[in-house]
This record gives sequence, C-alpha cells and structure tokens, in this order.
Amino acid sequence: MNVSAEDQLKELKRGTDEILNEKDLLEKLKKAVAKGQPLTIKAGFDPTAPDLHLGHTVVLQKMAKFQEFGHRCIFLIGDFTGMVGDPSGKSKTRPQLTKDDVARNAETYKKQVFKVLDPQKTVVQFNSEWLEPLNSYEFVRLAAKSNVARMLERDDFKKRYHDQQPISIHEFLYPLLQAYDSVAMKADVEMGGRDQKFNLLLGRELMRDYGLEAQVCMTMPLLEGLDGVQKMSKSLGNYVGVDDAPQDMYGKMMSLPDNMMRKYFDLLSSKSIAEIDQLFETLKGGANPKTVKSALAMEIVERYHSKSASEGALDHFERVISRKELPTDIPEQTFSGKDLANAAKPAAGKAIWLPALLKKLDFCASTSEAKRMIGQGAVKVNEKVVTAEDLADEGTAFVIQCGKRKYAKITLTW
RNA sequence: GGUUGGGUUCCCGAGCGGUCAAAGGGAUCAGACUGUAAAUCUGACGGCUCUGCCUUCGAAGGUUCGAAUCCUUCCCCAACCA
Repeated sequence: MNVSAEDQLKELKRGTDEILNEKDLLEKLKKAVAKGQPLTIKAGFDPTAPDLHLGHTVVLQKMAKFQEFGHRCIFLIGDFTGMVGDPSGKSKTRPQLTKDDVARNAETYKKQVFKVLDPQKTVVQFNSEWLEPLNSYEFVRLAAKSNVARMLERDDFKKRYHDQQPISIHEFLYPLLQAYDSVAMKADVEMGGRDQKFNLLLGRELMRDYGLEAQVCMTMPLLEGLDGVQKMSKSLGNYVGVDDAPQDMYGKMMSLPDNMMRKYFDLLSSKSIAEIDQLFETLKGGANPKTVKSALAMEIVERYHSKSASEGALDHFERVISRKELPTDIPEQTFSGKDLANAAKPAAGKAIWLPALLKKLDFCASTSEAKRMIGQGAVKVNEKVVTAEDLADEGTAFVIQCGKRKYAKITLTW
C-alpha cells in the first residue's frame, strides 16, 4: 500500500457511474494508508448465471484495481439470496433456485472470476454463512428496519406497483438481505452495476442502523452489448463470454459498432487513460478504426486466453474474414458417398447430393435450409460457389464451406 | 369465487370459414458493399430428395365439401370485481 489515497482515488474513479460518496471514500482510503490496513471491498453475485461475460467483468476489473492497491476483496456469492431471487431490473418475479442449482453455479462462477481477480488476494464467501442462522426473531427485526414506502422508491418496484404487476413479499426482503450482508461483512465499499444502486444504498443505511461505519457505494455503468443498444446479456445474445474461444472472442469484439469503442475501452481496457486518449487521437489523423478496435480485441483475448491465442485469433480473422481465404485449421470429416447420393434422381457415377451433406455436417438445420443456402450462393466447394445441388466432379476429397464461418474438409468413401 | 379479454410459427403481433405455411415488425441467416461479423441495400426465414406432399395457429373432440377462424369440454394467462 504505497500509493497515496489521492492517487488511488483517481484511478478508482475512472469509468465509475457514481460513488456515494466520494468524500467518504477518500477518508477511508486515507485511513487505510495511514494505518496500513486494507479496506474491505464487497461485491455480490447471484449464482444464477454461471456464464460470465464482459458486462460482469466491468465490476470485477474495478475490484482488481482495489486489489492492486492492496485492499481486501470479498467475492460474495449470494447463495442464500439466490434462492430468494433478486428482482433487480426484472419486470417479473424470478424463479427460485434450489440449493443444488446454486452450489453448481457457484463453482463455475468461481472458476471464471479468477480470470480477472487475483485468487491469492480474493476471499470468496457465501452469504448463507450468516443469513441461514438468522432466526425468525432477528429476521423480523431486520425487516422492521425498512418500510414499504422506501421499497417502493426503487424504480422497478415502483413501476411494477404502478402497473399493478405482482410483487412478492420476499422480493422486498431481497434488498434488505443484501444490505445485511454488508453489516455482517463490515464492508467499507460495495461495488455493483448501476442497477444495484438502491440495494447498495440500503446497505449504507442499514450499517448506520447497526452502529457501523457506513459503506461507500460504487456503481459501474452497465455495459451495452455488441448491438450497442441493449445491456449486455446472455439471453439477448449480444455478449462476449469470458469462456468464449479466442477466435470467437476476437470476432465478436470486432463486430462492435465504432461508436461504442470508447466506452468499451474505458470500461474494459487496462491501458491508462492517457494511452487510450493517444490511441483515439490517431483516429483523427485518419487511422483506420479497425486497428484501434483490434487493439482492444487483442487485449481482451490475451487477458482471458494468452498472447499467442490473441495472435492466432488476429491471424485467423485477417485471413478468413478480411481476405476471405480458407482458415488454416479446417476440421476434417469422412462420409460414405453412397449415403449422400441423390436417391430420387440418381446421377450417373459418383455424385452426391449437397443438401444431405450440409445437413449431416450440421451446417444447416434442414435440407430445406440447405437448398436455400445453395440458392443464395452461400455454399462453396473448393472455394467456388456452387449453384447445383448435385456434386459429381470434385472427386473424393474437397473443402466445403457454408456462409462465412462454417468450413469442413470432406473425404468421401465409396 | 365471479365477470371480461386472451393463448398464432424464435419473440412481438395481424388474421377471425376457402385465395393461410398464415400480414407487419424484431431477432436470425445468406448475398452485395466495406476497415469489421458495424452501417446500408437485397434476399431467405415449418418440414420433406419439393412445380407436389406432410405437419403447425393452447389441448381434445365436433360442425362443414373445407377451420387458425364456428361450436363443446378442458388446461393456462391477464385485467376487473369480490
């Protein structure tokens, strides 16, 4: 802990949505530096989504920043609250998870989280540790700390109430339980996405109620997905998962709309602000935005895979997408030519029926779709577009491709 | 418990006896273009060895030459009343 409180604050502030409040944070940092005692940083995760994507890492990276400065980060897995079901940002009541679901999800979660956080410096805790032993008496006492009007201040509750959508009682309890986590952990800072603001603030209040020093709430902006419009989420399919393969990860990053580049850099890159500014400065001089975007894509792939993986992904992208050449690693498959013959209109000699092949390869969901693909010029054999459904004169080995991303090296046996 | 309105292809949503594999939009996929898997434009978008056939409009029955459309029962959802 040899960085001054002021300098820490400066770095920590970067990209944040809100800090409530900054003065308190500075005080805490100063105290930490003076006493050589790290702050306790809390971030809670519902173990409902075992697949982490870049949206989640925004908060994690900020935690990693705290770790860098020597603070103590607690990755809190809301196993107990996960069973309750967080209503944040949801217009509907969430399904409740079973204990088994939660345990299974938590494991996957941990594995992925340590790609960003330093495992040595991270404490993983489960909130069932203190929430489960709460007895009814204590529980009701906790519930008495807030009130319905306060709960209805929360945007999504307000909206649902106004729209006369049901709100279950247990959903009111959720923020309270999350707030109680902060009490139990004596958190100094709680991190979360923008949508967590209400819950974080409740923690701040509740800590005061319990006679503790109130936590600082730090929210991060929600990262829009690759469509540049909606929040990144798995269900919308606009996400980059931390477990995605290098090539996919790179390709997905490159599909990002240009106007989102700066935000992605600010929230995801570990480059300094000065470096990023410099990079964007080159654009004004007429540099190709592609190179800037590629720099970020490379950084991301390298973080979640390796340097060589990022180079491989770049190479693959340039080769296959930019120059439309064949990739270097085409999967090989062998089929019996007889199985692929056109049964209805048998052609002379060794001919196969392409729709059957495309379906067998899983390139198309049905032969109908395969026929459409051929009709649209999406299918190539040995890099030449084919328009006929029957294939006779390519011999027993050829490369087939469907669209831009599906390739196979075929060997036929007769 | 009662009343009313609903359940349509991945999603939203039109259709309300034949011309319906079902408008329109979104998502998706393909082609062109491009620095990109962006934007834009064009096209496809139930299945089937396919000028035809088969399966789909909550479920099961029924009326009819013919039903997503009408009737009956059932299941589910929403709003209102209690």
